[in-house]
Amino acid sequence: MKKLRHYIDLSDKDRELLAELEERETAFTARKEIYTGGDDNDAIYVVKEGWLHSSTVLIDGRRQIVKIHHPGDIIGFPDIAYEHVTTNLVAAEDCVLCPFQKSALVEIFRNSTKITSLFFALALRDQCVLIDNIRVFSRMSSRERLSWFLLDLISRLRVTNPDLGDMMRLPLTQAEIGDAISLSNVYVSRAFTALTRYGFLERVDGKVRLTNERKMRELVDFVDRYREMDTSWFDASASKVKRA
Amino acid sequence: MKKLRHYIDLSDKDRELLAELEERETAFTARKEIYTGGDDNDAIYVVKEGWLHSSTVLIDGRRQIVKIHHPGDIIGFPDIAYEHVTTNLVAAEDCVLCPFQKSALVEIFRNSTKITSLFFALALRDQCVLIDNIRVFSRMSSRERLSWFLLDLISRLRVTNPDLGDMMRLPLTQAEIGDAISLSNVYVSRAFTALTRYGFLERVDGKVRLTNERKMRELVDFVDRYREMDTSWFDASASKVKRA
DNA sequence: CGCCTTCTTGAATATTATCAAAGAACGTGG
DNA sequence: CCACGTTCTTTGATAATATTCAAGAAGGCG
Repeated sequence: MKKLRHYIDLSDKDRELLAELEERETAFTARKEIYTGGDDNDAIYVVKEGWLHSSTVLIDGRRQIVKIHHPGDIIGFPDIAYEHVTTNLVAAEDCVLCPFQKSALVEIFRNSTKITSLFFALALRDQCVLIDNIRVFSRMSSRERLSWFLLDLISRLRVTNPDLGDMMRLPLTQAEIGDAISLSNVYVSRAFTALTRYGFLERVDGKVRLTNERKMRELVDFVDRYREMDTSWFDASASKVKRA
Repeated sequence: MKKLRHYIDLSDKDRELLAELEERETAFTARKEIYTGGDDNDAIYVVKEGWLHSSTVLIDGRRQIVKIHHPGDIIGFPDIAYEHVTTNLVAAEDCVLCPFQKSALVEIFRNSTKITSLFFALALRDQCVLIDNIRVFSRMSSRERLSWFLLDLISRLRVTNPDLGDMMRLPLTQAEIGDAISLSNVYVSRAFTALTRYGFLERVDGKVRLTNERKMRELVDFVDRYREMDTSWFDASASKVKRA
């Protein structure tokens, strides 16, 4: 998995372990509901192709999208702590997933303290990201929310694709974006036209180009949580555990 | 630590390890800023006495409180993944903390897979809690936000104090509560009077009594993430790691 | 070509923020 | 123990922001 190698070196054995997770493949068509909140959660997924999103539903029927998943992401981590899944998983477009059992994860925990530590670190990083999201999606204006959302997406894509540039595919409807950044679809549209008018972005057939990323980052005081992490502490931990 | 024993049994050795974390003690007076975003993060804290909160600051100077810390909580977990702390820690009242080094955590990771797994599970649980918070604080009405906030607090307090009943101390100003649930202090006040009028709560000198918790839970579709967790998977993991 | 979904734009409405001021509670020092 | 200053809470009025409803435009797909 390219995504993990971005953060640490992996031994051959580690790679073997991870490769096992990607043995099986299942394809899903766009809009397909893969699981629903309350289902038993025995499966975790690695994304091979396509975008998906996890969401929860409010009492009044509105939907809150919690995370957009890209190729290379692992889906279902937070749910490990509970018996039932807490979210709905939907394919935003046609996609391919590699499902594996919770128990396969245990296998990894048993055999590689390095990967365990990395998974731990990723869980902590995701906490920071969620904290950012609370700040952004409950306090900032519509234009700021959309800016953060786009910056967040492109930063994540750059982890696996450093040469991405200023343009990315955006296979999401405005209603979906709204569900992700806590806005109505109508206001997402207005935010898009506003940011376009400011000269911050351009839209060309399903793609978005950030034409003034620097200004956009300033606008929302953007922090990239994906590019770098402090891995020193668990390197130490890992090596020490190996000795023990 | 009572809080951890709620979830799993701890061996004598595990207890020793955890006791080491609580060796040193430092007292802080109310309103004291213990650390500020951007500081080097070498210290993690266990709360011995008093309430505190971690917050981030928006560009316009407003504050977003990310988490309220109670006795028994560990402060600073999400920041482990980064070199600098990402939040501000402030004492909401006079309190006593037990600081320890990141490296002491490594010591634990080395010596107890059980505690490691539990910490991992707690990190995943906190992710679920943060996801709940996004849903609540960015989508729900002021009264619903306040309801959720109070239910969340009392549920957490019950983990260490099962006989708590329907009443709890609330050593926070309305401005602080507002910063936590993304409302202005004025609107927190209005939400309080509204919930009082509905017969959901009473306030008596710094304490809150939830007079109709059942209805309050229904109102917001409350999910208690603290009472139970699925620990079976890492029990298995722990025992397997020990054999390895 | 026509249907369906998505996007855009306008108008009316709702919710919350902000500003302002008064009342209550609290702590401190005399 | 009281007076005073400070902080916190409450209430009212106004302003800002986003929602909802509705209708028309633009694409995509059969």
